[in-house]
Amino acid sequence: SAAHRVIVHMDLDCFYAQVEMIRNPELRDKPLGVQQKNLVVTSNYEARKLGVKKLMSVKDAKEKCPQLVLVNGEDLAPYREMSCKVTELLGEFCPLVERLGLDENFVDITEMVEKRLKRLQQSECATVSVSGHVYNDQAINLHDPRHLRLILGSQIAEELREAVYTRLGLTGCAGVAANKLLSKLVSGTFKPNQQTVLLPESLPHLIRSLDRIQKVPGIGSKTAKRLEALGIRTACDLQAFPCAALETELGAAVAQRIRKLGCGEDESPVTPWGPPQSFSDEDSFKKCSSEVEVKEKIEELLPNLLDRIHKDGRQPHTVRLTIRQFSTEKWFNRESRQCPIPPHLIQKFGKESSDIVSPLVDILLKLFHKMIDVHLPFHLTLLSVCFSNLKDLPHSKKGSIAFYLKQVSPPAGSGK
DNA sequence: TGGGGTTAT
DNA sequence: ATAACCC
Repeated sequence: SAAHRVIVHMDLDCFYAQVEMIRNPELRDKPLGVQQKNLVVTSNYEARKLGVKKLMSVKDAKEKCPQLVLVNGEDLAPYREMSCKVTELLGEFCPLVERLGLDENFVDITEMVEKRLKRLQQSECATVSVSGHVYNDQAINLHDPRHLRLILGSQIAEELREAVYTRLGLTGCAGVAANKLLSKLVSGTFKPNQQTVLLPESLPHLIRSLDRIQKVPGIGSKTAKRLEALGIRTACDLQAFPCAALETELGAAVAQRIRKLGCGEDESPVTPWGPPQSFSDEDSFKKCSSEVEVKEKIEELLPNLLDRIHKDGRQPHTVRLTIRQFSTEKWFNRESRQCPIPPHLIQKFGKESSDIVSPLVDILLKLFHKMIDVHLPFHLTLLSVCFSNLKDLPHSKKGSIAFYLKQVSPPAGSGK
């Protein structure tokens, strides 16, 4: 049944801004930006109309739009909460839901489509019509089973969006297609709060629209630069480029994967991750240059993190400290050191004991000293603490996979 | 240039 | 531990 998958990509509109408008409805009719440090990371459509772009500096945004209302969005808790509600809601329709960031979800609705298809074939006079847009205004042929499945998929996508709106008050876009890549590529065609289905005949048109190779999800800035050095700028360039040459340049694994991506092929399954594999908290700042300050920053980060881990119910077995040192050219240089958490400390994660904080601070400062010689001058611009390697405590129901998943997906290869 | 996440090597 | 990717 992998022959005709139907995948929905759902992408909430300006997610942080929507959440803030729900938290404070008076912001509804105003141009709104969500601020983190010196950046407007998201804005509502009111503000976008007035020229506020994604990741614009606060200074530029205020210049463009003096009436802009800003709310601080450095604490992700409200967004994380709402995001989980969205994923849970989608999970009520269908077990195969995969999160991508806080505001996107893939849903494999193949089984739902197959059910409706059978129901349809048993009914006498049924009329079927598409929900939302058809990419490239492609003509529909309901006698083509691929078309029919995707059209049923568009109806399901509409129901998912409707449920997210009526139950949570959030609007978003959806893309419906035969795999994750294509559903994601097509979902943003009409924005905001609209949906688009891609029929197979329009695949070449979609590929041709990828005028920069970096628009292909899975091809990031690094590979894009290397590809550009080979004269590859568009998805069509990539398709036309000899396989062998690509492999010698990027290695076989990467070359073959991105070559398929460039053709719109993507076999990767929709994978529900379940509970997070790590919890981290970070803070950026202009300058931190003494050990005392580092200790203070770490002590600021820990309580929030410990609270989140406590609510999760599992116990972390690894802790990591990440720093970013100031440098004029590269602002992307992060270093990290990690170590196992001593067993006697692991036990204390379940309780609300505060005597876990200072031993953890000690461990984190030791990790810090592995990277920085405090006798020499240093200049940090970011500190991050991450707990990972999370394990269920022996007899907990909470924290188990079952707590997060209503159903478990069948083992690979069990179908067929 | 935020504050997070993931997998691959 | 880092480097790549995603939002």
